[in-house]
Amino acid sequence: MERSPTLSLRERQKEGRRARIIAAAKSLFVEAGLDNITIEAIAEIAGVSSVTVHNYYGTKSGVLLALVAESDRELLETLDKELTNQPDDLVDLLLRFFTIICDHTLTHLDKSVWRQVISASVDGREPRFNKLYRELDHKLASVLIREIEQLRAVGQLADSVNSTHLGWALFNLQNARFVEFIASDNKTRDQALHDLRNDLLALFTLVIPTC
Amino acid sequence: MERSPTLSLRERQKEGRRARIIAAAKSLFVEAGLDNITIEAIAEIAGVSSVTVHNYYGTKSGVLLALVAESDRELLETLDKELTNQPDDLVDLLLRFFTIICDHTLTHLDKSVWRQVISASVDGREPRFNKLYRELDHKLASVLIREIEQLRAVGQLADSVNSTHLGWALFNLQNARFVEFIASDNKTRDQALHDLRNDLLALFTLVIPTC
DNA sequence: CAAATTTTTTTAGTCCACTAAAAATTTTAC
DNA sequence: GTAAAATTTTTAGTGGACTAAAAAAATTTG
Repeated sequence: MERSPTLSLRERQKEGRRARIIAAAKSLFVEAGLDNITIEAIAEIAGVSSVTVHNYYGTKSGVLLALVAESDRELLETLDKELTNQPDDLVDLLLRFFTIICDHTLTHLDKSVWRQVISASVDGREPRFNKLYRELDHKLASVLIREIEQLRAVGQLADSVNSTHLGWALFNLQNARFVEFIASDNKTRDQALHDLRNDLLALFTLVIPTC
Repeated sequence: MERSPTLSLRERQKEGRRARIIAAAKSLFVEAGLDNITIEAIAEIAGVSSVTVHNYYGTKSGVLLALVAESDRELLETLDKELTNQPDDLVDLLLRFFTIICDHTLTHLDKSVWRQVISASVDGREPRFNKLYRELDHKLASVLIREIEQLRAVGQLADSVNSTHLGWALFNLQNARFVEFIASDNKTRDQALHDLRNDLLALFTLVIPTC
């Protein structure tokens, strides 16, 4: 799967340390909130010094970033697998899209950690975070746009619609509900799904005056 | 305006300290990012000890929270004043709503500080922040819903639309673009406005298959 | 005005992220 | 197998948020 056939001993060891660090971080992040965990603790479990963690990932957020990058890759794979089958209608498409994303996130880390991720993606202290998130959003929106174009090809949508703009609009709508889902411990996925459905129905039953 | 006619000397002094602290914080936040500023510096300008700042506002985010609360009050006033006049169409309504919000935020604090605000509203370290933001969102959405109901009353919208759901959907859509606007230093208000218009047009030119 | 009460400040300290540089260790290259 | 290079660890330190408690100052109350 990896492209490099021969890694020097040094490189392999580095890879191992990297892996141990993010594995340690993941296990700790899951059982306690981000700021109840010290770099020291991560380093100890990973069997390296805390300075090494800093050298590898820069900041504590940097460690989290690596975790998220991994999760993102998987999410895109999952979306590709589970979304391309049936070309049903637009509402169903978006609801399935939303469901996959919600379910995926919670299998990796819990809400409290994702809150920190979303928070870090916007606060700008760690520019890489912002970048990663913009890229992920772009990829996710692209998936949606692609599916919308398929719906149009099948005749489910008028040719007059702008798939790109519609895709971004729907992505943003869905993302708002996702953030709301993550931001509140009480909100279940099904509640969020319900809210999103209401959003879509309200928009789609809009009758244009000139019609 | 305030309900208490007679404040004891102690209460007045507290009020004064409070005011001095947030004034000091505001001036500092504007000229440097949130984490380049120390509580110590705020305290010094305000003429109190750093411990007093902690006692009053708990955390540095707490100070920021107080600033934002003030700004929120004004925003709601401005919206009430500038929105209730002409009942034009839905797109114009939302674009004006968006414009007012964007312009308002930048008159108070700059983007880098608002990033921290949005970030703090979701990260959950300071539950008050989350609460304040939910409340603000609720009030803003209510304004939108009220205006949508007016449009319906004038006949601009079909009676079949659910104003509440539509209001929330449009609020979320608009808010996504607002966050994007804040998150990027390069993005101008007009660009964001343009993107939002595209979102709306894409959604509204959707032709429902059964029509 | 004196005693009681409230509030702020001073003092002292903890914790942890993050950094720089010296020392130790390990891998590589010949 | 030894010298050179790379990398980690140890050590030591800074900065700043936040806290607890004692000391000082101010306000209120009779």
